[in-house]
Amino acid sequence: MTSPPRPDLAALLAPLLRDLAAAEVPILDEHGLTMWGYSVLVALDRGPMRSQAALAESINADKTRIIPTLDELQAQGYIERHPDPADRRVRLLALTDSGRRVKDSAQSAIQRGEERWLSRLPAGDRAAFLRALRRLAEDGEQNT
Amino acid sequence: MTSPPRPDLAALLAPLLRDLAAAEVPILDEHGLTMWGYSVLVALDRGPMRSQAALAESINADKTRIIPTLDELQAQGYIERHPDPADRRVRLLALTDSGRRVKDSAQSAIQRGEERWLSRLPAGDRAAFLRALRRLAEDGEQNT
DNA sequence: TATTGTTATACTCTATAACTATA
DNA sequence: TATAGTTATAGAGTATAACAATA
Repeated sequence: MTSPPRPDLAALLAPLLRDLAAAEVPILDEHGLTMWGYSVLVALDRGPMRSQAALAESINADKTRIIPTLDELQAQGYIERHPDPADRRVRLLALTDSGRRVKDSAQSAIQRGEERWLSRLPAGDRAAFLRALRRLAEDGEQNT
Repeated sequence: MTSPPRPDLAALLAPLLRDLAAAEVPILDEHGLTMWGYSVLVALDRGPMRSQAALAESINADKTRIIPTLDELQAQGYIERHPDPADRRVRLLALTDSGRRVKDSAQSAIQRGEERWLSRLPAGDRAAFLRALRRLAEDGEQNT
């Protein structure tokens, strides 16, 4: 009896994440956003940030690779980027009203799709699934 | 009230998958396997396959990018790769006993780590989480 | 002519390292 | 000199396209 009782978790999760990400692409396209751009808007929606490096770290990105994203979001009028008067090396980052609107719109559409996706689960399992995801995600943050 | 009731599912899943994959790396290293190599062994453990293209598709890989992986696994003695006598364009792929042993060993170590990871969940949520993952993964296959 | 596997090429994404400006 | 941000370069990973063998 060499066959495993269950598949590896990573093997289960990878296609799910791939499908979820693929479902987001057309929605983000409609809103004129890239995946990194959307990630930035969601992060800034939790509150303004005091440096680009901190923002990059919060979304698991390299600080150099979000720069073109920030340039674009700023040109679109979705974020503000000002040198900190107290230390002009640092950029203060914040969402604009327009940025919050486009983020809310995209996120609503994305989560509507996710709700359909989750609706395949029985109600009890669905709640437990979300609870488990949040719990495991919390623990992950502590390791970092 | 613009703030969402929950984070996006993809944003929850991505770091979890990243952590799970990172935890596999040292285990696979100890076994002299790459992530693609391990994926191939797991796929072939479900049964032999009649072509490399079919194998690639079953693990969401490009048919060209598993070729170096197959070369290496064959050199390690973990798989057999024979032209099909009925159509010599096609390669018949199968696990060797040695390949099954190394796959079982790596998989046991990986799943032991996953069990620890899952142990942070209450027993009920844990069972529901696994049930939900399997269910969602099944549905995903149908779309393809 | 069509298909499997293979090789070669090009492209995308990401990280590393060098540079500018502030401190 | 040290740090935030930026730009330029290089590297890894992947896909696309051309090729060889077989049908």
